Amino acid sequence: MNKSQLIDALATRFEGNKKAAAHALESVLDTITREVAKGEKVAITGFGSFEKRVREARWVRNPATGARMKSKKTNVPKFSAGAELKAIVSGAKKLPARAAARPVAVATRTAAAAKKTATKSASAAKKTVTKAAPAKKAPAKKAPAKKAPAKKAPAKKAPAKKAPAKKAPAKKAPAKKAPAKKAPAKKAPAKKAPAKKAPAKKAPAKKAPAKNAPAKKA
Amino acid sequence: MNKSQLIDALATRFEGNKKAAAHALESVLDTITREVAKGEKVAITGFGSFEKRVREARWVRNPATGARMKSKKTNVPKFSAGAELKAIVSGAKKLPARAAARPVAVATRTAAAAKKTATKSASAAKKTVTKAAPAKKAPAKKAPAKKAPAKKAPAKKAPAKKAPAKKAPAKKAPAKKAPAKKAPAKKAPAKKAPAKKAPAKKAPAKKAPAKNAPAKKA
DNA sequence: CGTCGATCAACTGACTCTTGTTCACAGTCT
DNA sequence: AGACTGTGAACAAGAGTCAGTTGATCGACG
Repeated sequence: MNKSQLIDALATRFEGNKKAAAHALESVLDTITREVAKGEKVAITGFGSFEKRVREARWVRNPATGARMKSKKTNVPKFSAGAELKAIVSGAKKLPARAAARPVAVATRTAAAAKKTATKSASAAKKTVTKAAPAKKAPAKKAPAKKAPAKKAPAKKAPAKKAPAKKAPAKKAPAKKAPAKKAPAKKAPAKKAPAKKAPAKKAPAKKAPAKNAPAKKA
Repeated sequence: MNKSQLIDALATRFEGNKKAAAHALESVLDTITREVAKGEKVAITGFGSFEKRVREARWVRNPATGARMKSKKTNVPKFSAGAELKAIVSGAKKLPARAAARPVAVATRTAAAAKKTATKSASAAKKTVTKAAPAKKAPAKKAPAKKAPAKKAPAKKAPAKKAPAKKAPAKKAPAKKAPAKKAPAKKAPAKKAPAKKAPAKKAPAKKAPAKNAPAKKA
């Protein structure tokens, strides 16, 4: 399915208006693109999250000649699917027939439509979201939501639980989002922060040697 | 950025109508989700493509206990970023100031909403406008400067002819259902052969314990 | 119709994937 | 608008999977 077909499919949710569908699609994509480009992770519950990932410089190989060359650090977009999307794609969960087919007030340009979608009309279709029965998802062993708080009491995992004082990545001061009430430094969007917790058993500085001399390990 | 914030950002493209923004977002995501769930690849030029990938059964390890267990075949969603998105995220390319500020026309339904919209849009516009850049980003073609990590192998260039170019694509028969309406037969975007390539050079013994015949069940 | 984006090849290293636990966020109710 | 509750998400760790890269070509997109 290419972009045109996607817009065509979307149009059914915009009263068949392809312009509105195209606009919606591009708005969403463009917004996500901009946010990701800014380095902001875009997390969409139930779908997944887009984020910018920093790829360190590394040695790559020209598949044609086999020559090794160093590619410098770059940023790449990364998408990780959310739990619900995975469940749906894997077939464990099914989507409702039509989540909210009726646009609330997205009447393209017809004032009449807006009039039609009076305040009360929304109450009908709007509320029903994916509140379906307790889907038994879990393709196999994956227990859905069994809390079972009782059993967790005795002897938890010995290893030191994650200390609240996380690593302090010197990345960048995360500019406060819209809601500034958040705790600072919580984010730490960096990938594997260096130094971590310094496990005594092994200290594989995996990042360090990677960039240096993959050709000659010794 | 969470979903709410994304909707808020989107609202600026829908005249501040958050409902319309939410609807647009959910429509797009839901449509993509459904298409992917059906197994149809959703390719959006310039952004990326979503597709369902079949993951073969394999032996996995429980990180806590270390026990080996067999995970059965499953489908997972996969997203691959497009060229433009990569370029933007990497900083090689800049987005135009505002793609299309004016939506087709989303009918706001009440004056109250309009008033709110106005207020919000003012603040929003303030920050967005500041980003106004000359844009006009000349199509830097496909080589936006950064793509030159190495200067063409000073002396490495292989002899007369490089690799033996293309070989006959003697892959497997395209036993694919190809639900696409207009999917060209030639394409045959079938996945990698499950059995992988079994070149004689590789010792079969090495592969044996790998995944297909993982020794014995614990 | 013109231009550009996506695909494919082989090899390798970076990254994903598993279960279980905890936390904070998201969604919904009041 | 505020608060509660459900739950998505991150972490751990080892092993295996797969994505990345250059260049040419086909087909998509405008």
